[in-house]
Amino acid sequence: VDCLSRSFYAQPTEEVAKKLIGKKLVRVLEKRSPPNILSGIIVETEAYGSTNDEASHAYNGPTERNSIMFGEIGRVYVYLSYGNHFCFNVTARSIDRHAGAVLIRAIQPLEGLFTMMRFRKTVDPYLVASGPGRLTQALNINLTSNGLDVTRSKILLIKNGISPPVILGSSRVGVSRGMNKQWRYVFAYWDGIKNLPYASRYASKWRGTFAVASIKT
DNA sequence: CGCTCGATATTCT
DNA sequence: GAATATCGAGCGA
Repeated sequence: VDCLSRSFYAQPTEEVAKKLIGKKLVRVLEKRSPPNILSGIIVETEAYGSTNDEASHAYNGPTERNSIMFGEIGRVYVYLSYGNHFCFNVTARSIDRHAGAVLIRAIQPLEGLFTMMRFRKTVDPYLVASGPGRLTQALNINLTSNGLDVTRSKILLIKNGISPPVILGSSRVGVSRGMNKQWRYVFAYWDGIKNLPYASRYASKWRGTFAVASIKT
């Protein structure tokens, strides 16, 4: 339908991560009829590269877990983090790279908030999908979603959304290597009183040193 | 609010 | 054996 096209994901991974801020992530649960639709605006992402990025799963080449990062772009890569939580990525890279993926870290819930609250066992909307493990729990995403095509899938897809007023960049959360890269991006607004940007409350609570990566003109 | 800590699978040393 | 793209409970201020 109106999914982002394959070519959208054929750019440098960090560029795709930045451009995914403000896009709409849609999850369709087919168990019931009519199917239950969950969706939200992507408010936080991180880029993970290949041999150029020591923090990436793909840095040391393919393994059973990360092989999807080396396959077609626009595909879902889910892995189990810390043995407890699933993390949802979309493969993306420029033509000169052999691997790469964007970690979707948080969404602002749009449709199906009550269903997400039930999956998450919380009634606080700011705790529904504000972190990679929380997001997959809210959207019922696990290893069975691996390999889905977000440009064509009927159950997990990415569409155009809204244009963020400000995008903030920072170093990535929970990594100790690759701290030189500012490959985390967060949906933000401009505070005209303080004359400063502020991050969306629907992003994860982790706050480091931010830089303004983009401002709407 | 902020900090520490346990759970727990895959990969790396 | 150690590290890891995390989260929530428990505790102290």
